[in-house]
Amino acid sequence: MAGYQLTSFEHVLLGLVCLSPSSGYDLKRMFAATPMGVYQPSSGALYPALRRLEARGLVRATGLDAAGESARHRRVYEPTQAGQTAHMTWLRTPVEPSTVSRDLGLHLMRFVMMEHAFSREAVLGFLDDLKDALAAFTSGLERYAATQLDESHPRLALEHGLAVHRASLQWVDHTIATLRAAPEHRDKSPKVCG
Amino acid sequence: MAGYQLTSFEHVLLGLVCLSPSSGYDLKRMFAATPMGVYQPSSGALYPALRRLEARGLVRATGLDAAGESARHRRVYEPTQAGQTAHMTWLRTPVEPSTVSRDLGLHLMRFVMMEHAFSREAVLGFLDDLKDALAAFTSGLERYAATQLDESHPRLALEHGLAVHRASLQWVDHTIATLRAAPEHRDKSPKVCG
DNA sequence: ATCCGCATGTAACCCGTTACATGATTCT
DNA sequence: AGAATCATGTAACGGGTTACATGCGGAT
Repeated sequence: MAGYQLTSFEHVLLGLVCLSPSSGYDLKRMFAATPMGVYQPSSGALYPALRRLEARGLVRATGLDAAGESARHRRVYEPTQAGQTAHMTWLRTPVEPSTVSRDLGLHLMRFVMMEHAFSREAVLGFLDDLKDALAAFTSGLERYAATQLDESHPRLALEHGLAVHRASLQWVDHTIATLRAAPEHRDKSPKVCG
Repeated sequence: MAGYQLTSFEHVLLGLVCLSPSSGYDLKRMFAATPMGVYQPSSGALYPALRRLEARGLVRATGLDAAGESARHRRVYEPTQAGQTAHMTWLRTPVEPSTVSRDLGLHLMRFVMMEHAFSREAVLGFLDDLKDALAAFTSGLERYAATQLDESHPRLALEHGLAVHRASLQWVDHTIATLRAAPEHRDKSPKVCG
């Protein structure tokens, strides 16, 4: 049933299907429309990935779309119980400090998907972990930069890394403050549960 | 001789070999040491890639390392004429606005490698193009953000994209100013030429 | 009747990861 | 001598890209 662990792409697809049942084409349009979707999955990546999720029993294809209308030759996927569990487990994956820079886009995706699946406290906990990891990475860069005192291009490129990670850190701080000020989300996991 | 066009990874390796002749193991340590090297190429990626560059006639393996010392079972690569030409062509590749966000790391790499290969004016021209592309991407994000007025997680994630791209833009501005103030680089392409 | 967009899929090819294998050199 | 490091390599496996194929549906 469970081949092995899912790829990041599969986790994202599973998460999107958990947010709202979708066909492959729906997902394709979603990636195309959102500016987040700098990444444009090809048919050869998307459809086989959905089939793999189906083969592992994490999603199931129905003949109906989200509005309940029959869609004969559309495969509308919805999560199974196992799929929702796997999704929640993925959302709860701790932030790995050593790879936080590489995985930042993934963490942002997870943050988006936490909105209707986590309590505000859980989201704030995640953001705290993310902040710590980013702070550690950034101070590592700063320590390294301190050994490179010249004005060479490598040094300047290093400054770019510092600048964007500091911006990420500020975003985390700002977002934590925003969420603390906001009221608890009212509709608690209508579709996604664990 | 020329299979087809090189991958980004191959271009980076070629560029590093152009900066100074290196063995596969040298390159591996370089990726491990520099904090840029969030990416850690595996042996199964690195050595075959160098062999491909060699098969295409872009690099050549000598039995001597950079210091001229014999190194029996080290394969120290140096660029061929064709390799240096290919490298310079890569450095001169225009910045593609539509993929500037995805390719930002690559552009930074190119910027680093331009130091000893380009005149200051050429580097400034590259940075101007990069700035325009980043500005276009950022204002595209801003336009999209204007249609998302709520305080949902997708909106907040969008703010992250805005924050980091604005930071990149500021870096470009600052770097342009720094280079304009600095004197022209004295040692003009001692190793890399076109 | 035809053309275009919807919707899913497949096959060749390439490349990266993981994990293992293999010698040579240096250190203790 | 034995261990760790240097240094290069290979094989299995998985998955993404490109490009092509296919069928249905609505529009002119």
